Amino acid sequence: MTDTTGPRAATLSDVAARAGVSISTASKALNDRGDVSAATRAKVRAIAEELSFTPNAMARGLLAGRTGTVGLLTSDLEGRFMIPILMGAEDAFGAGRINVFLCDARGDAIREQHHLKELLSRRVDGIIVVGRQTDPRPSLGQEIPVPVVYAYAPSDDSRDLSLTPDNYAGGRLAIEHLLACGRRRIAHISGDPAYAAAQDRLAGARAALGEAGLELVGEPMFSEWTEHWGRDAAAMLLQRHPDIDAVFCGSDQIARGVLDSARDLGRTVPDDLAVIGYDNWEVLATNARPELTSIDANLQQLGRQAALRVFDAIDGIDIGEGAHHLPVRLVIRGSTIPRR
Amino acid sequence: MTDTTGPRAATLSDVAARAGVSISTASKALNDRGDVSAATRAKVRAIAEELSFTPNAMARGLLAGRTGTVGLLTSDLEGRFMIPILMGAEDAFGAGRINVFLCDARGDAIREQHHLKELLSRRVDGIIVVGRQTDPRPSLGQEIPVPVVYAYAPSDDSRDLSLTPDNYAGGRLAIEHLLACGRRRIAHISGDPAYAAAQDRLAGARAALGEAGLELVGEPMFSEWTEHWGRDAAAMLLQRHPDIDAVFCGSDQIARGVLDSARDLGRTVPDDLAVIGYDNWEVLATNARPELTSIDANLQQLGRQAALRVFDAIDGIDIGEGAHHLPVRLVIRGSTIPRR
DNA sequence: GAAACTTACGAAAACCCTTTCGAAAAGGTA
DNA sequence: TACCTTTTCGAAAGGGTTTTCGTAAGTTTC
Repeated sequence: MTDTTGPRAATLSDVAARAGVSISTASKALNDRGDVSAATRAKVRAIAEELSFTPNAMARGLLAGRTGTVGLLTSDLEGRFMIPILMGAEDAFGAGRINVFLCDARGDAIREQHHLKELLSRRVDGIIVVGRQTDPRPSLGQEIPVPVVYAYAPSDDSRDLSLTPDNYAGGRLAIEHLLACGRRRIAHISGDPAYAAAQDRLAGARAALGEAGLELVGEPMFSEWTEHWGRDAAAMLLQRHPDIDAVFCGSDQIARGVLDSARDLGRTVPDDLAVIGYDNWEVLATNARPELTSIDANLQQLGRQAALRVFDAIDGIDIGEGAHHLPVRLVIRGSTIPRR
Repeated sequence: MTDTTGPRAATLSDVAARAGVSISTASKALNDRGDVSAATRAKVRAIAEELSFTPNAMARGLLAGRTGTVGLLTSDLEGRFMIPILMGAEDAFGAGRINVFLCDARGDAIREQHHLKELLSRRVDGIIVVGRQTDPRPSLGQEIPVPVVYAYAPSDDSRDLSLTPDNYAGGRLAIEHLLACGRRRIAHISGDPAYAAAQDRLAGARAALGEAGLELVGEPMFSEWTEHWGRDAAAMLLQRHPDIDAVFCGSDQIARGVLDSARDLGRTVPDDLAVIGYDNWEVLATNARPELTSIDANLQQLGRQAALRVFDAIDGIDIGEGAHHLPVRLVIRGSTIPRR
């Protein structure tokens, strides 16, 4: 590792002294500001380079009143949905020379409060709160002196701005695709019914079926978001309703289980039975046999959007309020349409 | 969202003025320092609370010479291995009131350099560099004015301190477990042979076999780290060497594919054929049929360790140098040992 | 040769907090 | 009353940068 006792980073006065000019002249030379002769400018630049001078962002921020930092307050890094959102946000910020403070509250309200306080003490210019489910979460309150945007999990206070994927539209989209594939006897296997995501997707699905004058075959089956449950549920379902021609699954994991059971029971996918998943978890979807059609929530895009809203808010632009449902996307693979 | 035009965060002078004392007295009252009467202290405290005053960490850092921040420079957030490391580090730092700057270089050297510069300009007290493979990566150099620790991907400069999982030991561990299970005819299916991880695991496996006077059955099979390849490779392998009694797989994805093919070809796992994976990717391992025995690299622990080293270095403790190989762990599930 | 500009640079304030040191006030003792 | 000690508080410096404004020198115009 690097020498800890090494010389501390060069400061502007170091550069100025070395160049034989005043601090203010050095500052102006480096920032293309004010009246500085070309010769002086070049000299200061050269010396700054030589000392590998980097302006102290803290000192700068102290003056400017903004720090060029944003807090990313996640409730749980483990979650699969965090990462794309985080990537999208980091990406959008990175382009604008803003740095991100990452805080993981681990689903604990106390820790969240503590992290919030730290972020405020660091004078972040804005905060993105990322939740792990699409169920509403407690608002951080209206008393926060910087703009806040909620991503994935919306705030329970309608005065906050929240961006969340449109699960209802996702449910519709899945069913409309199955209908377009000529399927009519469609069942639904999903995860934990306590999740808003499960209910919203189901509602969207029912709406689309209703418009076609159809209904789900059997009652929707709820339990866990796991492959195991997908297998068990599919086995039951295919025994109880052997005549179904499609299954809309609440997650890709469940869909993988369904594919497995279908195979075991001698059903051919997609000819005999179409299967559609949800989340478009690439590693699961593309490695399935056949590859899995799925609904993609565009999470990276969601992260980007959240970052852009914070940007705007920092610039004083009004970014509105309420929960915004962002569009989702159908990704078609072999589990609903036979390969040519 | 919150009112952007809202009052800016309260400053210490606001508190002092409101309490009718000088700035210095207010500071001392809030920090339990110097001589301040109990009454004054209480009053200042109350007003600070009322204005929800939070000291400006920048101003404080400017003075103290350290910022209480650490940079986490990842090469690729997408990677599955990043997240646990990141969690471990974030966790260790969070406990010590240090905040983390997250930077994703997206595998691009230019962007990495740019982020590095930003981190230095923010005067981070230390940096953790997280790579996406266990292959050595270019050092950031010795000229950096703060301590640097490399996690997962070691630096190619032995003067740097690197923490990386011990893939060699992992390979040994896997084989020793299979041998302990009474297996003797063991084959190996792995991913991209250009990865150091693939080679190290193989070397460890061969060493363990050699000590038992055995050899791998057939040549090790290399291609991709995917389920598809696992399926294809297993099909070939079982045709060519029907007498094998165990497969050591280079990843859990490959192992899932192997399980799939074994099932298709009528082999019973684990009685007829034992399968062991690598990475202990929970969602894959616990949803397999049967559940998958695997090697866990303790990545979260690795992240913690990296953070602790940076801590020590900040405190001026010498943290050494060179690449340290951290122990891995065997997680036994149903794919190598029949359920009771 | 003086007045009116232009150009190039430096001094100093401002940002917010912590810390040191000195001063004032209060209380006690001879 | 004079002197000393203890307690409580405030003034000021320092940290690194940007920005405003003033000043000195150099250049042009009548």
